[in-house]
Amino acid sequence: MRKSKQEASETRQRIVETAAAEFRRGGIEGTGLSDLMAAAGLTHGGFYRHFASKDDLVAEACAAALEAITERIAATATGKVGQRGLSAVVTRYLSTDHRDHPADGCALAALGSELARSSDRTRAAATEGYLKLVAIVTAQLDSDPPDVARARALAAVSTMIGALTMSRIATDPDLSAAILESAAKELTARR
Amino acid sequence: MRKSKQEASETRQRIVETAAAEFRRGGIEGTGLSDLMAAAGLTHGGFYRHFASKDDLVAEACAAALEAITERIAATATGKVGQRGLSAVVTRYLSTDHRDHPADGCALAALGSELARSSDRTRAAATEGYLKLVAIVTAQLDSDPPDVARARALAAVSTMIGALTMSRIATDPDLSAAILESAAKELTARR
DNA sequence: TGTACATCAGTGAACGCGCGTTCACTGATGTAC
DNA sequence: TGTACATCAGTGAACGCGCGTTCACTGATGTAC
Repeated sequence: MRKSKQEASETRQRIVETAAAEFRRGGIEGTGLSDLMAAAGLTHGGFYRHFASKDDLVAEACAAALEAITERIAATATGKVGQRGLSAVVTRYLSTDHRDHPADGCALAALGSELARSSDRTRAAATEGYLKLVAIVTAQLDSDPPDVARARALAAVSTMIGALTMSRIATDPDLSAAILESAAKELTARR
Repeated sequence: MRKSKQEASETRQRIVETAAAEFRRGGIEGTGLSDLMAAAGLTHGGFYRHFASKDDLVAEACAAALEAITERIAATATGKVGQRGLSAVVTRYLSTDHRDHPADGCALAALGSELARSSDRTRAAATEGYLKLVAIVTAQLDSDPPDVARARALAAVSTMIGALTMSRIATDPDLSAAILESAAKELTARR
């Protein structure tokens, strides 16, 4: 039962998007191809009509996941600059909603330590996503000279990723909230 | 060939310490019990004389890993307070040496996203380690009121964890170094 | 202090299971004439 | 435009492999008398 080219390309797209969500939910190593394909409404045998290996899909799914989140974060900042733009970005990223829904959140926080052990291609996709977030934050820091803004943005995005990760690890709900709040406060504090 | 109580307890300790290193090196899911036991100089069958399950060992190994790193970080700050103590802690944590040796570094950076999906016991051990780091940093911020110092420390430790993780993901060596440097600079900047 | 026996740390083979990957097969799609 | 055949998306069974866990066995340690 061969499918049309268009159907096949839609299927491929569906697998990538399902994977992007499932990897963020259960981890890369923790998500099997059988479960993944089932979640995309397929049987596992067809996987290799679309991808050469699991690693292939991992790299593509990470890229897709990061494209989605950076677009949403960028949208948060549109029409705002400076303190208001920064505040919008930081508040959105460090929200309890983001913390509680890793499957459609930032892949750098959901998969960070796994990514550090991943293939070059996957790490390159992750690096690109990180730089996109850095660019968004840099654009808000318009009262600093460009190189200072960039350096501050590198640190700010690292803070966001670390705080979100830690807020998911923390067993105490109050602590979890405090981590998000103090990171947000620190990042939006005027100098 | 039964071993003496003391030998058995030394063996158990050796397994925990080997696991603490191997998990940080290859991830929790990425490290099998057979390889682990072999690395500790044993065959895998004996594992269950010491632990009820892999998860048991995971929790204990995380606790051990974090105890070791927090002690070393605390030692870095002894005899120094304020800016000098903060700078010593931050510089040590955000060093290229720490980045390049995850196996005996901070488990929160090496395993962060996996820990977020781990059992309550493991996450509790991770939370305790995080709070120990927060306490160390809080103690350096002696010119702030206690609650402000604590909030700033929560954010600072999150920054340290996020920056170290991202520096390991980054495919560009210059970017990797820049992440560490700008985070360190941001954290030690006077207000 | 010496002896007999129970305990149990560690070995190595085996368990069922799910993993990533391969393959023969199907039948609708795409293509060549 | 219609027909014959090649292509290939997707199915479902099967592959070898390593996983966490169990178990019979060993022999030195620990204990009771």
